[in-house]
Amino acid sequence: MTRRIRLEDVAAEVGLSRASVSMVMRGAPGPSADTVERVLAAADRLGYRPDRAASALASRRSRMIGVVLEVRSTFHAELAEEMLAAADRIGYDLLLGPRTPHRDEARAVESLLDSRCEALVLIGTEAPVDRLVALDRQVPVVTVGRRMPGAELDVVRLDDESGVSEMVRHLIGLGHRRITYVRGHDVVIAADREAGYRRAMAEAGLEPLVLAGGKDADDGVRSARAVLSGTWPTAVLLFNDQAAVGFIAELQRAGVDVPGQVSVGGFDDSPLARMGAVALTTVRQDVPGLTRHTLDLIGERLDGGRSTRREVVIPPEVVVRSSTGAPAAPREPSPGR
Amino acid sequence: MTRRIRLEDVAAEVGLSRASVSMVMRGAPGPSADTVERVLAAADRLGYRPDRAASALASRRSRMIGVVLEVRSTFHAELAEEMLAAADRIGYDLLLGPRTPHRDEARAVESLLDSRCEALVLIGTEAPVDRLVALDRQVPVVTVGRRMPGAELDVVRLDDESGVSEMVRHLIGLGHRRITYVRGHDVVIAADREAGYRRAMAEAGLEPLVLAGGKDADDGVRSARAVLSGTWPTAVLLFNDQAAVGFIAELQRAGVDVPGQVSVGGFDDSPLARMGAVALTTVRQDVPGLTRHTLDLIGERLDGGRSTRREVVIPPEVVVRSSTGAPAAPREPSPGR
DNA sequence: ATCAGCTTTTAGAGCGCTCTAAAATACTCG
DNA sequence: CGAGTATTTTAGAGCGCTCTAAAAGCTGAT
Repeated sequence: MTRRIRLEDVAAEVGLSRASVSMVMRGAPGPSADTVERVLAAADRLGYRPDRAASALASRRSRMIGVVLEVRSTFHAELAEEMLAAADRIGYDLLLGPRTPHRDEARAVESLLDSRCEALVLIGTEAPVDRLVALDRQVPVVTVGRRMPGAELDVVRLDDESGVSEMVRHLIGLGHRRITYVRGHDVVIAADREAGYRRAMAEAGLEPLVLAGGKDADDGVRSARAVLSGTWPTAVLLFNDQAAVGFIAELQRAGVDVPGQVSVGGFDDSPLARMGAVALTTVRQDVPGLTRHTLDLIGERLDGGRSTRREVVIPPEVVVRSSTGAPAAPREPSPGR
Repeated sequence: MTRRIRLEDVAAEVGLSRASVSMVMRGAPGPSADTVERVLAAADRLGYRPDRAASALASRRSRMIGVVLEVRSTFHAELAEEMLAAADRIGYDLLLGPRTPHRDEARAVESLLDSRCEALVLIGTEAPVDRLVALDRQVPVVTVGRRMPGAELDVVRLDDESGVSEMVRHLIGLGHRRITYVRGHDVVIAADREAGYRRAMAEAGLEPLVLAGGKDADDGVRSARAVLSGTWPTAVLLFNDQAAVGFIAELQRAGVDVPGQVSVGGFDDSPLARMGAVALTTVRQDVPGLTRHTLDLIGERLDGGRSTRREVVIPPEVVVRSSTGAPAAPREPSPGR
């Protein structure tokens, strides 16, 4: 194992000072075209790669953005992938800080901060708002996916409420009247989605029926059992795709046809939504949009000098696939008023 | 935004030198019990957190292990989560280097190397063997999941061949005779799994039938169409769970009962396997086992001075769920010889 | 007291880079 | 040709930490 090539080695190779090579390597203005060419050639020849730790230390900038995510979630993973490319475009690198059952959000944030990330993106954070506000005083924070009621924080999120409302209207349009909503545990997002459901039901003069649920496939399975044991609704909306997939699976095991007997809707448009035998009707989260806005917000804070906080709300889009259809019971012809 | 607390600030607070504080912070022997206590208290009071970049630079050790993974894969994500905890236990931190369609493995590796990772874990690498051997000369490399024929490399993998063999025997035991295998693109793993299939079929005196396939759900869908358009086998084994899930979905859409008319087997035991209406019979990859061995290998190289290369092969385990059953056509009673 | 043999603390020289201020060089024009 | 200006290059002082070698404090035995 040979010693690493340093700036100094490149400098010696081309017969210039370390300073000149440094400028060339980071594209700083100054060096002449000829110098740039020679240095780049030499660096390439020697296989030189700058030491990030040293660079970060000297420049007091890490050019890294930390992203806290639940690495198990395909939706989070998708966002992270997209952000990776987007960050690259504005000259930053991403550092992933996975949140797991054995490593809570605070740990993840701490680790990213220890690595001197210049900004933090929190995907689907579960931390209390005041903690986030405090964190934002240390380093620019953008929270993705969750509304932050009344907090001075940068937020990029989907309009969850409208998404569910639109989904309810889609079902009503198909002729459904008995539509059940199965909520998630999460305080804020779950509340927003439920509110969207209640609003749309109220607007249509229908009776809302909300069940407790969760965000995992197992929760969906349990919800299915609960629904089957009572009076069947003709359509069920679930907090997210995971839950919806579990729900549908349990329904099918019980011999219930989807969407023939019960229509089912999800939320997120995760890859899961497309994989089952009945493709899930769901609400798409606009991943490229979320990503772009998130990195724009960071760019503005880091390099643009913005000091106020902003909230970007992205319109949702219902994606109709095969898990929803007209209800089994024929719809009464609506009497002309 | 206030200046960060440095080692020096803590030193000033307790009236000691930077050196002493440094030793206390990294648990080096030397400082007296009293000193340790006072320093820790002061560090805590001031909210001091060591700067990793500076520490890495000075000590020439980053204490970081880079992990290259496909962040979209739930299996990779699961492994990464597990490794996070395991790395923590041996005093290292993990740096994730996601491989995406827009960011190939070489890029990911380069980025991890720029961050001065001391070792690299490559999950499901697709890089050519000689490239890996070259990389291993720079930094200890452990490849996870793929056999490296004839290469001097640390490898931790499942015995893919036996896994598929066992699965085939499971199907034969159920009475299946016409069993099709749908292979993946990947050169090595696909070859191993296919070999396992062929071996088991040959041992049972059955005619092998192999189809080209792939590793994604879409590939599974295409395979299903291909299988349905020919003479139906009574059982189909697919390269992995993703493909198997797509395969089953397409079968169900075509009104084919699983496992009533066709039994289906997967590989990996990804969370996906449990989510569908028919839970997938699959081959489990022992994630804690893979993780433990991977980090053991790294530990031995980094802190134990091992210089030879090792291969750890983990025995697979067939997990029988509901996607496999006895074939529809009654089995002919096997004539006593 | 003095000294050997501990334990505990510290000075100070880096680690590989960045960046400012100043030096060196090149160019323009009267 | 030399002053003046614009362009390139460089010296050198850090960034916040680590780590070695040496200094300083302690013991207890002489």
